[in-house]
Amino acid sequence: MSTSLTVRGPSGKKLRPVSLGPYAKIFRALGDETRMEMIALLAAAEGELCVCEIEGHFDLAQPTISHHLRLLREAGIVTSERRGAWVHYALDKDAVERIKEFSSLLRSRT
Amino acid sequence: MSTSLTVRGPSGKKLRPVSLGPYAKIFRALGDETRMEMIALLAAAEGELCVCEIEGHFDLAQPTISHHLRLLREAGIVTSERRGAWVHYALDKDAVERIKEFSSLLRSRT
DNA sequence: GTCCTGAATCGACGTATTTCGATATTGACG
DNA sequence: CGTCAATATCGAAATACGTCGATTCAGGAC
Repeated sequence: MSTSLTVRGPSGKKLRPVSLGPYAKIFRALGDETRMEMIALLAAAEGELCVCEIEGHFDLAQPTISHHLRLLREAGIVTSERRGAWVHYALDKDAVERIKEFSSLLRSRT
Repeated sequence: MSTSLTVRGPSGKKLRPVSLGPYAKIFRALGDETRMEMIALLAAAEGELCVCEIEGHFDLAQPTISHHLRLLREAGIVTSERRGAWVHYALDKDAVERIKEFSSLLRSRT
């Protein structure tokens, strides 16, 4: 499976094939209600939140919260930074760009 | 869990909260390598493909292909149309818009 | 050093997902 | 009608995922 998509320039010439595979990892991380709400929280915060603040919004055990945050981090959707005893999470701006990039790749050919 | 995100207008006034929950369903469907390649195929085709054409690109059994196409259809990412014995699948343009809309919702606050 | 708090990891359990072979459905063609 | 070809559905097996309690790790206060 190549999971690729040939991109053409304005002239119609073939450029290079773009792999869509890496996007699947991003979208799988987004495809969970809990993680989607974490995204919403971080977006609404317009900045960063520590784990304890995020945890307060869910009826889930602390290890579960930590697990979801790890998946989001490994998918490159959020960043984490330890400051003292607290770890702060924030949306990764590049991830938002990658999602937009994905939709543009699809849209350019429909 | 509300999975929502308050949207503000240019004035900074609160508008209405936007639910991000429905997006999770779309992204879960996209979060699979096989389905992502199906998307790439349909996008590269710049139109529609019948199941048999899609099937030819994978080393998967026909019921498996049918299963993945159903998930994509139920998520609103592709449309299907029966013409005679064949069923043709195509990208749903609205889905591409929804993905772009999602990234815009996040981007507006980072 | 000890204690406490915030967060991550581990191990296990139940559920969901992916995959398949077998079967059923749908439509075209004699 | 019967038959064949293209898809869909069903049922089961293997794997992946979400969740938890218990434990461990990291840092600050004492």
